[in-house]
Amino acid sequence: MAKELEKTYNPSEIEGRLYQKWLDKKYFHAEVNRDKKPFTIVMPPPNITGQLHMGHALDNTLQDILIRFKRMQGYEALWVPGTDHASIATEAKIVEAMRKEGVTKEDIGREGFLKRAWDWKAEYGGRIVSQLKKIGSSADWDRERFTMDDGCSEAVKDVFVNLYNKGQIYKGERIINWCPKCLTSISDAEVEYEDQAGHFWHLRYPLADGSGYIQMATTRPETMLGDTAVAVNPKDERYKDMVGKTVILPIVHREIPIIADDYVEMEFGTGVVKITPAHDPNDFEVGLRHNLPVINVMTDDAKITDEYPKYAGMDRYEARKAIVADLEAEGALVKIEDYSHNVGTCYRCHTTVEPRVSKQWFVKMKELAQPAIEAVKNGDTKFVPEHFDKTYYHWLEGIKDWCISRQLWWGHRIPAFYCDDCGEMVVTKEEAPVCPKCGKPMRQDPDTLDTWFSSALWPFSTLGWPEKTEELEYFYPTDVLVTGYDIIFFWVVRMMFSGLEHMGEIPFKTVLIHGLVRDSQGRKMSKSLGNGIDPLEVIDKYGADALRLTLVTGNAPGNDMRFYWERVEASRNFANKVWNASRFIMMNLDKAEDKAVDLFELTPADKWILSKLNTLAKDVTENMENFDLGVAVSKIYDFIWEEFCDWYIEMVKPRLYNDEDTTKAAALFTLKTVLIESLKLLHPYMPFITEEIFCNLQDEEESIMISKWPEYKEEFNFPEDELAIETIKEAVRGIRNTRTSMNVAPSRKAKVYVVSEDEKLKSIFDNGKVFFATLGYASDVVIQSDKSGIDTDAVAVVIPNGTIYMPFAELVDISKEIERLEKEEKNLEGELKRVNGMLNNEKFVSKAPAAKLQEEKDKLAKYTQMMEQVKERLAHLRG
RNA sequence: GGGGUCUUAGCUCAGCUGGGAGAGCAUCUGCCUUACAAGCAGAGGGUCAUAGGUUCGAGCCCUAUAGGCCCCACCA
Repeated sequence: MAKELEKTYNPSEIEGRLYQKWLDKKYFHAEVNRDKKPFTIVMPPPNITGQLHMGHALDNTLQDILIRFKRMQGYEALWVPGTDHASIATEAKIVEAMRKEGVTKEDIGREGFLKRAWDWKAEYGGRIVSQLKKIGSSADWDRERFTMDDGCSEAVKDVFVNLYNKGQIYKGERIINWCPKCLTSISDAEVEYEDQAGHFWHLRYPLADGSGYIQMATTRPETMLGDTAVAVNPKDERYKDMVGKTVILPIVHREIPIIADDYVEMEFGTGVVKITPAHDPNDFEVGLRHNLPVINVMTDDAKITDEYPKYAGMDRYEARKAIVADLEAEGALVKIEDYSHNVGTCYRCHTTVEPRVSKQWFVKMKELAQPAIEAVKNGDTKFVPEHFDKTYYHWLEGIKDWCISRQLWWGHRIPAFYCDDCGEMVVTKEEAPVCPKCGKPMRQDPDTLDTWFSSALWPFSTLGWPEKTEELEYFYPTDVLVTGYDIIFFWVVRMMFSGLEHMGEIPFKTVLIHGLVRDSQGRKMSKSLGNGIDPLEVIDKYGADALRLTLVTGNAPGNDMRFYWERVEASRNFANKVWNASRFIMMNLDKAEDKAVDLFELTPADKWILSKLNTLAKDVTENMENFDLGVAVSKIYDFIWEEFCDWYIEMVKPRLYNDEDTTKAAALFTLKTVLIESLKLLHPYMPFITEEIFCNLQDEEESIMISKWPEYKEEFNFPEDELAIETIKEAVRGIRNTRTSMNVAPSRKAKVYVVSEDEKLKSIFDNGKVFFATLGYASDVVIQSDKSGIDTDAVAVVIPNGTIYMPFAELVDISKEIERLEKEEKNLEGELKRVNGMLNNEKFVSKAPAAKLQEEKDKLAKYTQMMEQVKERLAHLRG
């Protein structure tokens, strides 16, 4: 028996209790179960430094919707959660906290630092997890993982050693992106380019033989300290004679050659480039081709080295000023121009990246990329929306080797060991190997790996790899990966090639891409702008269900969305609507005796709503399977609010209030059935409110989240009753509309005459008489075949195959009535013109599908008939 | 420079394989009708960016143009 609900829906009181119940009952937990098909999602692991933001809320809501949906459909649905150690971000935070205490990394050493880091993880790592729970995430927390836990660390070592042994990982001296603030190398993907206003300094270097000068421009004059050549294009006639000569580098007074290289564009500037191999990736390449010395002029933190005492200790920008001044003093500065150019910055701290030559570890990408491209091309993995595959290909096709070593302490330490004695290096999973050549203990590489190196393994490392676990065998490959388009490069591509390389299989079948949640003005939410909206605040004020609904409605995959409080309010209002409809139904169930109901006792209205629900279940399932989650939920929303609440519940009230009514039990059955089934459809989107109502509504099942997903059933398909009720709705709408336009107060009831010669229509209306009374303000309903006995001045509503008359006597304003009918006439004219246009078009008649043709013919008949009635009525009023 | 994407009602956005333009919010008019005023009933409001093309038929497919956004790229 149903219980009574509180008068208003109060999410905060309910959510915590239900979530705890779900946890206690282990509903989120999945196990290998050969009787069921698996459905797997691995959660993009949030950083342990993280605080829940709208991006997480959206990402996790989408995943939770999918996982709840599939769980109800009977899949063994596993959602693997976890967190990421986030090497740079976390290390930076800890260093910053230490700085406030006046402690440096060096002060406490590696061991001490790692201890602090683990403490930090213990303290804050759980914060984001508890926040994810607040939005209702039904992840299998028993399987929660961390990118640096034992299993994941084992996987990382395994992969590193494997790739190294295959020759896919190598160590080499290359020019890499260096962040002078984070004091580490970063990969190409971690560099963000931004347009910055700068200058073009035009310089001239004197030829060593005194025969003149060669002029060029640079955006970074301070790097001239490290110039080791000046380059021109070999085809450039202007400088043909100079190639092979030397120039004297100003300030430093070093003699450097003029070389010829295709890299130089003749058309750009003066067609001359100064070459600084140590501080520019292109120059580095040029330097390799011409065997130029590499002179590093900067320290780790981008200050000038002691090699140049005058500038030593100055940072890049101070040095720039000083050097420009000195160049000017030497007459080497020709002019300064304003210039805007693209500058690489660190994606974590946005410090301008300093290209730097150093020894680093790299993954060779060419061979690994190929299968990853293939897997998407042949459809094994699909992007939703599809067009993101182009972004994916583009990135992979132009991919360069991946710099994976980081000069950080927090992370997976590179499993390479060196012998200080003989210089031998081994790469091994062993903890403390001895030198194979001289037997001495070895020193481990001090560097750690890029964070993304471990997250690349996430879809299989979390399932137990490199162990051959049952889980791995059963749940891999995963089904869907849900993530934002902003991390396709960082993460999706790396999981793809890693999965293919180490598992021999794609990591996921579908990549569901979502966009960014922006503020109401369309700006990115950011700390610096202070325009971020805290999802927890939204949950506090409106409930998790309202937040979730807001995040998925009216939004298509891959598109950004704007966050408005008004939209959350609308979602909250819907929750309240569901709540109150349920409250109403429960009140009535309470008062009634429980009676078994046979299908044949159902009225047309009951069959109509059941039939609608049936179609809804089919459509929603289909949409959800295609990842059109927003489309699906708006259908549920419309069904519940409009069809069920505004029409069906209103239609059914007289039956509920009349204990003598023999169809009352059927009405209650229908109300309960439709409510339960639509709650189920809604559950993935709004888990809390649906669970609360479900549990109060019935005693048979203990939770909606493990109940069976509604399916389309042929025996609940009642096309004739659907048609009948739609016809009545149409008539009621006509009546209401007319009454409003006539300014008839709702309290003023009127007799309603339905005139039609159509027997079927008459019988429909005869059965639906009561609806005219409850929904159409009728005092009495008379159905007849002609107009006899009807006041000739009655207001007329033309419907297909009939006319409805309402005698309002003195209230009728003839001119207004004519106006209204003329509008109707104009409408019908338009429709007829369109239909006739199509049907008179021979090509349409011969080429259009038969069903479409028939549809239009039916419309023609309907509108023609209605038009006649309108014209007749107008003639009468005008006459 | 290359690629992607968007342009639909006052605002924010949906619109599935081409077949009579939708929602939420806002606006206007009535209603405290015993589930809900966080509500009910009704209304107004759109040459679907522009120009061509394909088609019996285009918001949807193709081409070009304009404007916005995003990503990638070594022009110093």
